[in-house]
Amino acid sequence: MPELPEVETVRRELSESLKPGIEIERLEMHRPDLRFKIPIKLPKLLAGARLYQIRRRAKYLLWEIERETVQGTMLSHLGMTGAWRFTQDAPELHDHVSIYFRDGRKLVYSDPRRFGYLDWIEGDRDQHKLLRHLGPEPIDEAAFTAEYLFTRTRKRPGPIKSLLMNQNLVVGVGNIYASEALFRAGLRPLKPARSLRLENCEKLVQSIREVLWAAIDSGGSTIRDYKNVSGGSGEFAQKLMVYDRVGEKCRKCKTAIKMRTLAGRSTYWCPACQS
DNA sequence: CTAAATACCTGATGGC
DNA sequence: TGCCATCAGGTATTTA
Repeated sequence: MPELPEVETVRRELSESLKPGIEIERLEMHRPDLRFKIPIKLPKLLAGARLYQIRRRAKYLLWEIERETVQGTMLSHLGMTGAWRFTQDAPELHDHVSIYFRDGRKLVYSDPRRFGYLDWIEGDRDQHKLLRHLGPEPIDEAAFTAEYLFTRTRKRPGPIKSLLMNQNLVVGVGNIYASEALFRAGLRPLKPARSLRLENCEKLVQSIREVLWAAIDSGGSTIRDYKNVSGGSGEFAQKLMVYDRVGEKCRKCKTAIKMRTLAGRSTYWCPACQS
């Protein structure tokens, strides 16, 4: 479900509701695993602990926790259908984890497909197994540059679209925003990555940033499942130029949008606007 | 090393 | 109405 804009929206909403230093009463697991086993010690670590900040790295949320002298990070990922929401109701079918705060609120993680993750990190977060190999944040203007993209694409004969979704190259871009960024850049998804010229990289880097920022401004895209913390939808779906629009008219030139499967993922483009 | 396929899981949808 | 196949925004792991 969620790519960078959706995860960032969730992070902002959670940060808004959970002020730094808020005290956690307890965490309850309603099953032992999501995609992976949830650390058995997590409830013990969080009981009576304080939450100081929620950061984002790629599509992961990093919850900074302190309890007496113990400092650590709870890592969470929404997978395809994960969602955090505040509720007072008893756990529903796909509610897997509940966090009770001292102030009486309860935050629940629900995830029908259970592709999400929950883990505990002590020490250097960047060395965590799931974070170690991640590329730069697309929003980082110093790290994610045209030159960087140009260098990293030189030996890549494969389609640029698949490479954009590879989190080792750049993080946060998933199936929706890969197609959308390529539309903005005027590049076909199937174009071999190594055939990109420096000016293409320039444009693409800029397009990725623009589309991600615009999507964050709209609270992300809801196509099917994505819901923000208040249960609302992201409004960017209405502004998508190609994603999920096969056969419909290009919003720029009226040509019918094309679709094909690339590395198992639906890929959309305008045959007239993109080359 | 790359790139594609597979696997993980449930639910919605469409064809018959 | 039921049954089956297909698809869904992610990514670790396996296979080629």
